[in-house]
Parts: sequence; C-alpha cells; structure tokens
Amino acid sequence: MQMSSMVTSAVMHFGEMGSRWGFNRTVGQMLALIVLHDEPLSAQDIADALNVSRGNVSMGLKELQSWRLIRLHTIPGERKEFFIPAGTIWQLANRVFEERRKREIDPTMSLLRDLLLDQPDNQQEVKAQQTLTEIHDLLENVTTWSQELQHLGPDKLNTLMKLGSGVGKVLDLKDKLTPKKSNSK
Amino acid sequence: MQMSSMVTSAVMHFGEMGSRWGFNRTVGQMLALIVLHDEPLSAQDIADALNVSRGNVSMGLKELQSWRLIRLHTIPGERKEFFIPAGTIWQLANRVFEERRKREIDPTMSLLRDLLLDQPDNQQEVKAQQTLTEIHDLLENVTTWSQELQHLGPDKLNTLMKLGSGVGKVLDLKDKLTPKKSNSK
DNA sequence: CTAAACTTTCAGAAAATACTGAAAGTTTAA
DNA sequence: TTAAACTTTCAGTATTTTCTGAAAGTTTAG
Repeated sequence: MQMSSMVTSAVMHFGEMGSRWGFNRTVGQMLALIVLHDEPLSAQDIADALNVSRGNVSMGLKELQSWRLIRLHTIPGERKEFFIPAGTIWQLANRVFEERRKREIDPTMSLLRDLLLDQPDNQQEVKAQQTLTEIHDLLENVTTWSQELQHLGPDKLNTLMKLGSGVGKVLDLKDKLTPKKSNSK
Repeated sequence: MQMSSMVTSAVMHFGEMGSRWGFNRTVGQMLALIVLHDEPLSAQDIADALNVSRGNVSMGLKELQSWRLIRLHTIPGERKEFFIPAGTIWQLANRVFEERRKREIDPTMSLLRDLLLDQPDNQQEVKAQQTLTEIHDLLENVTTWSQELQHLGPDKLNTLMKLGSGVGKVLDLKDKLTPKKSNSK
C-alpha cells in the first residue's frame, strides 16, 4: 500500500492539526488516511503506512469508532477487519461538531445550570451569577444553533452561505412577513 | 482577596475545561477568575488565589492578552498592573471563536488550496482531490458563516435562535420571493 | 481440540506540555 | 543615581499524554 505524495501531505497535516481538533497526532493521521484512501484499509496497512505500532493503531481505531468517524468493513474471504469512513464528509464533520459539543460545551452548561440554582450569598455572588447567566445563554444559543444547522443538510446550508451578508436581511424580511400574535392585524 | 464558593466552583471547572478550549488549566482558571471577579486583579492577586507561581501567572496573562480576552487596567496611585476582561461576554466568545478559527481551520484551508492546485498524477490522486475539495468547501462554508454571525451581534442572533427549526422555512420563503436571474419570469 | 491469524490490553518508556523559582529586566520615586 | 517595587524570562523539574511491544484474548479453519 503506497501513498501518493498528495495523500502523504494531507495525512501529515491532519496529524499536526489532530490535537487542535480533539484527538492526537496518530489518530488525526489515521482519519485522513482512511478518508482519503479509496480502498478499505486493515489495521496492519495503517500501521505500516504511518510507521506506528500495531497497538497504537488498535487504540486509534477504537477512538475513531467512538467518534463514529469510521466503521468496519468486511471483505469476503479475508480474515482481518478493514475500515472505511462512516459516511460523507458532511456527515463526518457533523459528528466531529457533535462530539466536540459534548466534550466542550455540555459539561459547562450542566455546571452553569447548577450554579444558577444556588442562592447568592452576597453582592459578589449576585454579580457573578449575572455573568454566569450571560455565559449560559450564549452557550445555549450556540448549541441550539449548531443543532439547527445539522438538520438543514449541506444543500440548504449552501444556499444560506450564498446569501452572504444577506442573512440579516432575510431576518428582516421574516420579521415583516410573519406578524407576531401580539400585533393584531 | 477571597473567592466565593460559587466563583471557586466556576474557576475550577474552567480550569478543567481549559485544555479542551485551546489553552491550559491555569490559563483557563485565570480567565474565569478575571471575568467573574468584578474588581480588577493584579498578577499577585491571581497567583495567590490560584496557588500558582508568579512566573506562571505572567505567562498566562501574556497568553490571555494575545487572545485579546483580557486587558490592562491602571489604577491611579497603584504601581502594579491590574487586569480586567477585554469586553462583554459576547465579545470574548467571539474572540475565542476567531482565534480558534485561525488555529484550527486557516492552516488547513491554506494546505488544501495548495494541494488542489497540483495536477493529479494518477486515478488515486483524482479521487483524493475530490475528497479534499469537499473538505475545503465545507470548511469555507463554516468559516464564512461564523464570520457572518459575528457581524450579526447578540440581539439579532437571538432572533435567529428563536426561529428554531424555522430557519429552513424562511429559506424556502426567500427562494420563492427572490427569483434567480436564470429563471426568466 | 489445536494452531494459525488475527485483535486488544496495558505496564513501562518516550515525548510533549506545563510549572517553578531564581535571576535578569524595567519602571518609578526620591 | 539608587533602590524599591514591580514584571519577564527561562533552565530545570514535574506532570500529563502518547506510544511501544510483549502478553493475553478471540476467532476460525481444519
């Protein structure tokens, strides 16, 4: 199994970026390799291509499966297991967002909810709670919104993108077209 | 300088989450402390509150300033420097997004652009380039969109949020109301 | 059953990252 | 000037994370 120079460049880069994206170098390289290689790869293929131990590959595969970024693919007549991407690029990106939300936002939301239930004991805590509320509301918005986008799908998202700075305008448009209940018409 | 239990909880949590947000434990704790404490804090205050070395605080402050999350605040008559949050929660969150985009997306966009300029040498590379194009376009959409949101500001964003799953519908609406040039009508 | 072909696990080693504290640097007041 | 009151730097140390490879586990073919 020989990588083209293009794939090698991308694999190395995804390795370097890996830790910024929530996994480590080897896992990043493995993901790029599996996504860019059109044939299913065995664990041994991956270990050879990346020059890492078989054990490390085993752990990396487990992690990528826990992120639901790759899945098993059985080749009839072959004893060993092969791996392929678990969906389209759009689906993979969504899974990364979702998983990162779980790790980076959900625990904080949970803590903030708890802290906001407490009775403030002094002026200091009243101010702190105000700030915590702002943070909570902002995170909630981000969460809601990102889930919203996932449901849109790539095609509609693209339409939305092409609107460019028109998003604000569509919003205005919507305000005019959908009168509130309180506004008797 | 005594922290309330509420602030202590939040500071500890932000420390634990720090590494997932792109900085380390101490920097995360420092950020939470500065944001939640309503009075400006000196480096020494911070070192005492968090029980870390003065040198570590100095490095952390530099990092938080490079992210533009805190800024210097001079108190007349005081020799030492004090620090306060560099804006509203909304502004701070935006800076974090922006900085993370620079670190997590921009380098990859740059590499992808380069790889897509290369002439594919074989069928393998043709397929790889297709995939890389998909990734590139998706990242470009995400980038464009997040910048778009930053310009909206928190108030309009909130309106957008309240639309909930209605975003798709508004989009359909917009399609009907704004015929494309190619559609002679 | 047995052995071959595979996968997983995990203790210890290696590498990367973060922290300390002492020394060097800077600013200000007198 | 000088020295006091601060800040920054960075070599060495501590901590955390990642990786290896050998041993243990699993599956299948005969």
